[in-house]
Amino acid sequence: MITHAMEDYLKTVYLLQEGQEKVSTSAIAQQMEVSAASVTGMIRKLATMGLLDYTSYQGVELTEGGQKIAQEIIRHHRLLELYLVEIMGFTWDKVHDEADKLEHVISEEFEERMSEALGHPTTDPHGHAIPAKDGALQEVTYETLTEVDAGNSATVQHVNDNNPEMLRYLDQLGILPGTVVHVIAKEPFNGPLRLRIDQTEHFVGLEVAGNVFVSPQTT
Amino acid sequence: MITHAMEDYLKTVYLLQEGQEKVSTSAIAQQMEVSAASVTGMIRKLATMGLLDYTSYQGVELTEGGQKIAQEIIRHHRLLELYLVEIMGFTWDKVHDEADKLEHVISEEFEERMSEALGHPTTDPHGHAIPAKDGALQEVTYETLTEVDAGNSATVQHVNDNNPEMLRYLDQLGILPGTVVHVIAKEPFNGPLRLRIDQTEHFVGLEVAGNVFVSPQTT
DNA sequence: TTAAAAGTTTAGGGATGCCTAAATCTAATT
DNA sequence: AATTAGATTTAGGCATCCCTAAACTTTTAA
Repeated sequence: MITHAMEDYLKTVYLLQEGQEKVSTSAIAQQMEVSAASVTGMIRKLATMGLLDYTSYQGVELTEGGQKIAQEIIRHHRLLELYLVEIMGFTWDKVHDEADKLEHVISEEFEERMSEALGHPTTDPHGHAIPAKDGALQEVTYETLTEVDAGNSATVQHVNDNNPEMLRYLDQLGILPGTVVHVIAKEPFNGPLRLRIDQTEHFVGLEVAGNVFVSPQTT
Repeated sequence: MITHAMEDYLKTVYLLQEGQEKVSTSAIAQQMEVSAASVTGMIRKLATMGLLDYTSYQGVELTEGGQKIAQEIIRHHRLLELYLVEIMGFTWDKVHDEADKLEHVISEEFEERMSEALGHPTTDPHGHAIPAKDGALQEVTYETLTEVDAGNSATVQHVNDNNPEMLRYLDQLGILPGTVVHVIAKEPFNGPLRLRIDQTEHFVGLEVAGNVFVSPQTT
């Protein structure tokens, strides 16, 4: 039997795995806010079940089976987020926590009916790709707003979804997936970014900017 | 902390409590398909938490606090059932299991938005009353179809929601909350009931009839 | 190359929620 | 009143999922 906790681990490994192949114990522990010892224990169990490959001290890598489960959960999560916003009228800062609970519990039929109601969407409210049923998730790795040089513009692709307060702040600034942001200047000594968004100027700190992923705007 | 299992126990006690005050360990065990020993263990914990009153060998009775939690869960369950049918297009035989999982997981906001989307309804698809937010659930105890005398008619008030196959059968017969059923005759030796529903005659066994709750039709 | 720092695993333990088997209590029958 | 059947509780155990502290391995840097 696959438990909710196992699903959470697989999801986390899957998302951390993007870009690199091996994921370290401590990276998982940090992401999940759990001790490294707990991670080791769970990893060993998942390895026994054939859901990931694991060599002591070397990190883990999902097997095909493990990936499939992770994709399923991520699909649930992102469909839920969008459903909550579009159909039920939630604000985007509240949907992450709700989806985190529901993702483990909904049936395939629930998933399917959400997808239908939403017209089989491909991105969630924060700009993350929704994996197709049994389809891999190929999320391009975008740069963050902190990496955009002064004087350049960029299009927001996605924002991190796990901090409600930050999401409310971003919403207020108008930083949403699709928004074009112009970086006027970067203050020195890790100072704030000076941005122009929709004719208005804003000063935004690095912590926030580091959670906004963009692609270069070439206009 | 209140766990999902605790919520399930409170819900079960609440529903068994209708009509009588004290609920026995074995009744709970049977209803939940769990050993009586497990029930004792959980009951003691719930009693310590002040959610029910319990005397050894004498059965249990919910406290106000316990009732409140039970009502909340039942409200979740029934709103979910109706939402799944009305908004998401589920058939009524599938919603019980889905709601059983979701009821423990949804937020107050989710509950509220469902209620709004449904126009603050008062009964679920099977005819059960939906408790108001912080309002007690006063379900009248109706008689079952087996108790209706031959020659009389009755209006279906609610049907048991936990057997998908039976629900599909009832749907096929047209036995839904609100339907008027005429009992033409009762075959002897616990034989089937001969019913007229919407101009058509049907023979229905006692097991099914015992799960259909009705009020007398006086026309 | 060796010592310190960082990362990882092992050992031991706690809470939850279930189980079976055995002991105990209550209630019904004779 | 005693026996017995049924209901209930206690005792002991198992799986899950988390923890801290200590031991161990790997990496980094002097």
